[in-house]
Amino acid sequence: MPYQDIEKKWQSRWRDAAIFKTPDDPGEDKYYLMEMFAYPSGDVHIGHFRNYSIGDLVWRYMKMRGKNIMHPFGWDSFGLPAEQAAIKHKIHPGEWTEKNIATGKSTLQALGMSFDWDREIATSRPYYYKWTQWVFVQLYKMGLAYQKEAAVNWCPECNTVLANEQVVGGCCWRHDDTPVERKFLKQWFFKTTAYAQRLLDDLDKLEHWSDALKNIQRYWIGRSEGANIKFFIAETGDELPIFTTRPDTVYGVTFMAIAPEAELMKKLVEVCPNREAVENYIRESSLKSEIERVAEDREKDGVPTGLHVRNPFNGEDVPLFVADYVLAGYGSGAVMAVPAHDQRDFEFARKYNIDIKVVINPEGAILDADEMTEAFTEHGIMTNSAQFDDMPSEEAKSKIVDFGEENGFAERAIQFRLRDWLISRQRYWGAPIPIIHCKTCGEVPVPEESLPVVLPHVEDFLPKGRSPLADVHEFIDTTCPKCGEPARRDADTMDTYVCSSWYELRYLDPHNDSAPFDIEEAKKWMPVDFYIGGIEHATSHLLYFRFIAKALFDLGWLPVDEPVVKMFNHGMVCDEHGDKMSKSKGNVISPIVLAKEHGVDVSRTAMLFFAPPGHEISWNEDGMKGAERFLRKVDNLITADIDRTAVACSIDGLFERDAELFKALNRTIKAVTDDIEGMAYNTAIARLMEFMNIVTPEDMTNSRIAFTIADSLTKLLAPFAPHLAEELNERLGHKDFVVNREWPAFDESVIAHDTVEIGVQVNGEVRGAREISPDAAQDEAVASALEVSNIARNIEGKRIVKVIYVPGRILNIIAK
RNA sequence: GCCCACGUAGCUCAGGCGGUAGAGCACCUCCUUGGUAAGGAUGAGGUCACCAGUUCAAAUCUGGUCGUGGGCUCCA
Repeated sequence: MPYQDIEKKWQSRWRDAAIFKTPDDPGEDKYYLMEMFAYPSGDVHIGHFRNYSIGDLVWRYMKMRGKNIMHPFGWDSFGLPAEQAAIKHKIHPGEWTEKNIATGKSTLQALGMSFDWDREIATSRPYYYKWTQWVFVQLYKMGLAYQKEAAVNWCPECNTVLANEQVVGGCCWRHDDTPVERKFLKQWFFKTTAYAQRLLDDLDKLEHWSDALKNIQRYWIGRSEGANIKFFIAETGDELPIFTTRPDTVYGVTFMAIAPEAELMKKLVEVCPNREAVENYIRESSLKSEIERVAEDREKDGVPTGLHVRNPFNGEDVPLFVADYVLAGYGSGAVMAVPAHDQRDFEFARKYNIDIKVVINPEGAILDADEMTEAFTEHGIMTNSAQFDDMPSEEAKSKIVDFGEENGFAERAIQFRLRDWLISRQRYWGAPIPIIHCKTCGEVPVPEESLPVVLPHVEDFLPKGRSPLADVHEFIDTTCPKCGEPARRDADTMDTYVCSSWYELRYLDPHNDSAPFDIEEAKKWMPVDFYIGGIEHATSHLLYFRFIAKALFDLGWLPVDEPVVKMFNHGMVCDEHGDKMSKSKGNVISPIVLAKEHGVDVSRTAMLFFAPPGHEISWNEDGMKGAERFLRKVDNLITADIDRTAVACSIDGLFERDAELFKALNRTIKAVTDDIEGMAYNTAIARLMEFMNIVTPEDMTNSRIAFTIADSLTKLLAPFAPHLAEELNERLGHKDFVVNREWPAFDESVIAHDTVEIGVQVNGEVRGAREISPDAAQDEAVASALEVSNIARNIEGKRIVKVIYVPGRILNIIAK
């Protein structure tokens, strides 16, 4: 039967039998399997095909292992591309999105993917985003959603702000040649920093996440231990707190630096003697992009404010500079500068002829500030530091903080690199932020019973630098839920990462009208046992996902505080030259075309065979041939007339060829099972290919275990080529689906080989090999080895002084 | 620049707590065959990136060098 017909036949039978349906009561054997859902742009692409093929393989294997599985699917259907495409094609984003969802879904179904479509969700549908808004409101009530005016990332191309996680190398994640600008705006944030410590600590619980991924998150969260020290503006007495990880260098402070956008700067600019120069500097640096400011070759610059800062430790006054190498968003936005012991401060000091004061000497040496060519940043021995002199600097670090704490101007502190998550977007196609701004009551969350705040249908959603919703009066104008007076809705929509930060929970209970999900369902299914998706979301989605789960856990809505037990990151799919596939390069391969030309089973077997699932693959058409030949071989081997009584479940009574086949089969089952468990799908397929090189069509008519072989092989094939496996299973006379049958077992005791070929070395050089029993005695092994002429020749005329014999592995004869 | 992976046959990858270098694909040769861009059987192909060390024995362990990929990019 042509493969297209086989595919259609089984896909429709699977559908009729509802085999992908999630069981109601999964019990102990529950298995929540999830792949990252898709953004519906056009059709699913080859990367999706890889992602979902891995998931489908896992579903089929786990099903045969007796698991009760939930395997849902959905669409991350809010977001910018819908607007852009809509503008281009003159069609509403909603319409465009739904059309793509329909296309994508039909493709996934044609690919035979084992999704439970009854649980399908789309984040842009009101009954999904109603609950996204509900999540927002809960976070608001917990104090985890707040508004602040801050210097934020702005993409001039998208015409919207971006979260820190959406800035890649100083550019917009969507426009990698558009430097992000800085704007001062009042925006909504989620307080991810409140969970920084837990997000970090709990990484240790995630045994089944790769170290690579966890390291990326650790680095992104970026915990630093140090101290907050209260400096003072000498002229005004205002506090200037700073954070430092090097309190041991505090006696070496020779100037202070503050970021142009720092909160404190707003006030200081009013009082500083060099006001004009400072204002100019602030203006100039605000025009610079992040890229320009961070450029490696750029010299650090700044201007003196004319103000001075008093060091509480020694009472010294040092000049305060405004300098844009200082980050506004980290700590207080100001730093103490110790040129002798910090490279950045050193460069700045040299440029502006600021004093360099050594307070730590390397052990056994004395530094001379005038001679230094770079900062000394290691640990050493304290000097010029009052009562801390001569102490090892590591010790002084804590002593100095103690001293500061006793005197009330320092305290131990932890800082994180992680920033709060900026979630407002000045775009149309997203979930409206459920907040109403009232003149008298301030910001008021939309009452839960009034959700969803429905995104109005508008014709003009072109981005203009502020939310398109701001001009939609029917939407914006409302009344305050508290006082009933006229009020205005928040015009911004939420970052789409908010939508995807909790979707695993909506899958639990996607049709629930009165709650985001039933907590009982969460108890049954959470956490997700296996989550599969690309690593590119390491510091965005996967961090937000963990954050929201923790927040909902704290709120009592979730029984677990980590959403995912095992995370797997698959590799990219590139073209045959190793280039990333993209529409602009015209090198994309469509899975639906592959399915038409080669069949689903061949395409996915080939893809799984190309490389381990974690590696990048280079697509090559030639590789298809191998998979095609392999599947055809299996198809030809397993015929309907195999004797159904040719069965054996043990090696007893089997001889010669039958025994050989039985052993080979058991080895294959073990190898394929181990490989699937270890996610080495490529080698699992290679094992099956090897087995196909052993077994012959003659065996199928002659062997006393022909049926056992055919039956086991069919089952082993099921996760890789599900349609063909069903067909073969039926051919063998089974009524039930192959995926409903049990994964084959193997007999460990027959797997060992009777004799092994061991290498024979003379003086460490391999000179030959002997086939002997793995438990042969040493004398026996040596005698056998001497029968090999090449070995005998090498020993001739010499005396055997030593024999190293490891049974079953090696024989090494040392002769002199 | 810092951190993390990785470097094995033409290709994609196994192996690796030291003990004869493996698979599949591709390739060579032969056989079969009027549905053939098919089937079968054989075979060739590697100084395991490089250098040094430990050892009876190193692809495997240790140190260094080079190369590839990824993360971070002034986080004080």
